[in-house]
Amino acid sequence: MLVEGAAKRQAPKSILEFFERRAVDVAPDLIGAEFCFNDVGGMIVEAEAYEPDDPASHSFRGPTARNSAMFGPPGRLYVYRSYGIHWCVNFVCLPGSAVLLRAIEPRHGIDVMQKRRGNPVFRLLCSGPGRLAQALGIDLSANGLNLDRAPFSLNLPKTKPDLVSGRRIGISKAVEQPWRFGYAGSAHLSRPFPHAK
DNA sequence: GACTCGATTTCCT
DNA sequence: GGAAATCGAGTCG
Repeated sequence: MLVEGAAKRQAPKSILEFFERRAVDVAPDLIGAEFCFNDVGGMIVEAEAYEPDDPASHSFRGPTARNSAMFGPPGRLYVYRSYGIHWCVNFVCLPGSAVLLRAIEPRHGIDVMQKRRGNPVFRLLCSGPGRLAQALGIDLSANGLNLDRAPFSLNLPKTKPDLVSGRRIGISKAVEQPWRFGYAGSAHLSRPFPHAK
């Protein structure tokens, strides 16, 4: 499904203000943003929203040791291990809601990413939540950190790009929610958006 | 493209 | 105790 781009938006005064909203509102606004961790990163091209009343969300059953960052202040990182192997990176929004970063177009520190990934294929460096976390060097030690300061940098796009949206990936509940957002036409999406033109 | 396997934590029963 | 998990790489075709 094609989503209208270039929506007018008040520029947020701060990172905190930007994230003090529902994840479904934050996620599309993150597409096209530049995100770096220790000067390694690029442009966010794919993200998914998870809400407190969302059966697919880790926060659905309330706070636990793992998901406590999701219930902390907005504008922080929520990192968890996926399938026992990968790390996944989320931005915390309103309590119990977060945006999962799924893909980035690499722009900074590409050599570092390639070294970390051990896979030189440029298109696959950050295409997928596990790959992205590995390329940027983010693991559980970054859980709960404030996105508003080093080693992070986050620059929102000046003009909003054309977006596509669709069903989220890898979930078994609330699959009908079109809460996956992507940069239309990007070569770095983790998977295509069905029906997107 | 379909399939399979890895490897760990969480939370449910 | 055990299924399920916001996945990725490799194999076989």
